[in-house]
Amino acid sequence: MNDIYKLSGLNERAQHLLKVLVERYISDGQPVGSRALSREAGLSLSPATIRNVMADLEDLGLITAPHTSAGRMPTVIGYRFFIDSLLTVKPLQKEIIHQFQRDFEPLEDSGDILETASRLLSDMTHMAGLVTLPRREAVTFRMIEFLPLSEQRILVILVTNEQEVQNRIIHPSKQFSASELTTAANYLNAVYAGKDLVTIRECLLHELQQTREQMNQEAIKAAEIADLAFQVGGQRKKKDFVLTGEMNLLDFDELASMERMRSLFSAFRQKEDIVHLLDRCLASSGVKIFIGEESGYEPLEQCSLVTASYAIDDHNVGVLGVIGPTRMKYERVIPLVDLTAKLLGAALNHKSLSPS
Amino acid sequence: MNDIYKLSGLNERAQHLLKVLVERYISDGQPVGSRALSREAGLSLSPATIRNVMADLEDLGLITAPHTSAGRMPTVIGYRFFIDSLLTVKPLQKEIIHQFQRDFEPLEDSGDILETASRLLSDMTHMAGLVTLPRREAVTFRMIEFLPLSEQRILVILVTNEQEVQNRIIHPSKQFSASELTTAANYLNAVYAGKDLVTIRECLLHELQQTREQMNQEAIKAAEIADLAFQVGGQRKKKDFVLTGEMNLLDFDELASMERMRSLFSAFRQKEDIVHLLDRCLASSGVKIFIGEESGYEPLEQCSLVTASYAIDDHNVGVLGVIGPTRMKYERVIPLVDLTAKLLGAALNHKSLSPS
DNA sequence: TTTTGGCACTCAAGTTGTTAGAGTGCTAAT
DNA sequence: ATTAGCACTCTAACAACTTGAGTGCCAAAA
Repeated sequence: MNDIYKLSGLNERAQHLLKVLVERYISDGQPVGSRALSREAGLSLSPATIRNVMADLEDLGLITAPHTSAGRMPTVIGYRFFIDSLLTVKPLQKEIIHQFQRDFEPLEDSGDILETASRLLSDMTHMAGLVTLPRREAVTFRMIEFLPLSEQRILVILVTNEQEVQNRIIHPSKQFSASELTTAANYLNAVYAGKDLVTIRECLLHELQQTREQMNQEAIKAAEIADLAFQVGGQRKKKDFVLTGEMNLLDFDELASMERMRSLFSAFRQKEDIVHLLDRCLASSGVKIFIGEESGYEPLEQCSLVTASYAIDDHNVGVLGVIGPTRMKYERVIPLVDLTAKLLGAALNHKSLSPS
Repeated sequence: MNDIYKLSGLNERAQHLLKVLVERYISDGQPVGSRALSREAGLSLSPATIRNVMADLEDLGLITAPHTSAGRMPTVIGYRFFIDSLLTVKPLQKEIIHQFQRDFEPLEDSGDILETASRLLSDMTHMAGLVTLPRREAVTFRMIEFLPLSEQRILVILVTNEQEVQNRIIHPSKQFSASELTTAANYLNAVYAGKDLVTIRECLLHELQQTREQMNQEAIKAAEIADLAFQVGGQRKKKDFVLTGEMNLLDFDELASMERMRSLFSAFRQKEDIVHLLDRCLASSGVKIFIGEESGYEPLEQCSLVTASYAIDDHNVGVLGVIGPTRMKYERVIPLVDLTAKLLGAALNHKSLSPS
């Protein structure tokens, strides 16, 4: 049935016809009949012949007819074969690449960068764009500073990746003098600069136990406040990815039932499953595509997801992609996602390496 | 036609019937017929009598029939009269009030507070909640700090209202030494603490011109960097209000045409008109309601907007509210909006007064 | 004078029947 | 192997009809 070897065994003509059929279906959303296909395919074959081929393709599970007297449309397996073996991706115009680069250039804050990436995706594809936040293990500690606001309240400023700034107000149970704070900050900056946040938290926990045994008052205080301070990173758990252009999805007839939309949007709000799905793409580089039910996630049944991971320092740290109807222009979307991933990685890298 | 004196001249029975009709229409969305009304009104009048009254109400422009053989539904004027004169607002249960208070209590960051207010509104009403950011003139400067990141890049930390922290990385054209930065910060903290951002920017501009004439190098440098730094406040122009629960609007049949939704959501993204509309509510306190076309804003035609302004230090600084279908449970929404506005003000006030 | 029952009328929405068109599968001829 | 031809199927669009809810108006009752 979905045996790929059998599929590739299709003769060239059948493959060509499948390709034309899928392209045609993608571009106007109507099931494609034998006559239309015979006209479109440029093979000077009569509709009757086409019908025979189509019957074969249907037997193989590549296409299907919604009812007896309608044309055929691709199944998920058909899309899969189309994308894997038949698709000819259009290289992007240089202009567009430059435009993208220009869009990233002026940005400082990495939040803005992610947002921009997502918006580029959604604007260019007229679908929904999404970008996961970089993995926390990939967030490098640069410096920390404590600013006493009042007796009990201390503002923590945490600089990561040379550019990203996080704030948090903490309420330590003990009192800290200004000099204690400075000492603690200097210590942390000296020891931990360049390490990632997860590692640092682990070290801190160790240290906290050690010093407690040695009863060094000052060191304990430093470690304690640091422990509180580094929970800052935890704040971001609220937001797992940046999503833009959800509304674009309203424009697609095949998704435009209120019921579908509702389940889709509530999925966006739940986030967990989506995040999980995206995480599965983190490991490998290159563009990955989930067609309809392939995602194994019910609200996405009528959708496809085109993703690519982005890297900082040659390590994949996040995933971005586009969600749209199964019937999307893959040959255009794929290079766009690919480009955006590369430029996003570059933008994040660049900012963190060169002091601009 | 919409002469309020004529309207109040309606006899009590007619008013009662109008009230019941509106309530009934709000609760099930179907035009209300004479028979249903006669049963519901508890006045032991026959449908025929009701019909006479309804004809009068229709003449006055309070209700209308979508077609000859349907029941009647309220017009905008009918809603208006209902809300202004007939509505009996349910006082909120104490539990709910306490729940709301508890939701605000643990919050530190004013961004979180606004977000929470908006989410409370949308969750409780199952409609869209929105909260404008406080006016910039109302943002009080507390302290500023400069943190050199590299030769050319300085991190500005701006604390306002005792709790809100804003960051920005600036690239001054001239070089600043660490001590120059400290001096500048100390100066600014001493002179401007407690003033609002708008005033401060004006002062800075003046000062910049003055000192330039007097050629005091040090003062010029301080003013220059401060000028750059205080543009931080400008960052927020990106985001004019916090909007939550937009998706809830998909659940209402009367709004659920794709066309409507699209225009509504694009209005949310444009923001300007919505902001303008909300600003009109800033001046006065108390709950304000715009019914359908009353807002004078086309995408909101089928919607009502219930707003209230919130205050810091007895000054109205922002507006919050709820957007939903015209046919909403006003008697429930109004007290909710009112309460949220008060608690939001209190939460912001509280945080900025007591050091918790 | 107000209320009511009665009646003819209107309209939307659902049901049924019909038709036209697009597309198919199969078979026999090329 | 390909194709023309033909019978068949199914949807979508339309019209005709029916049903039911609701109206307005009038004349009788209160």
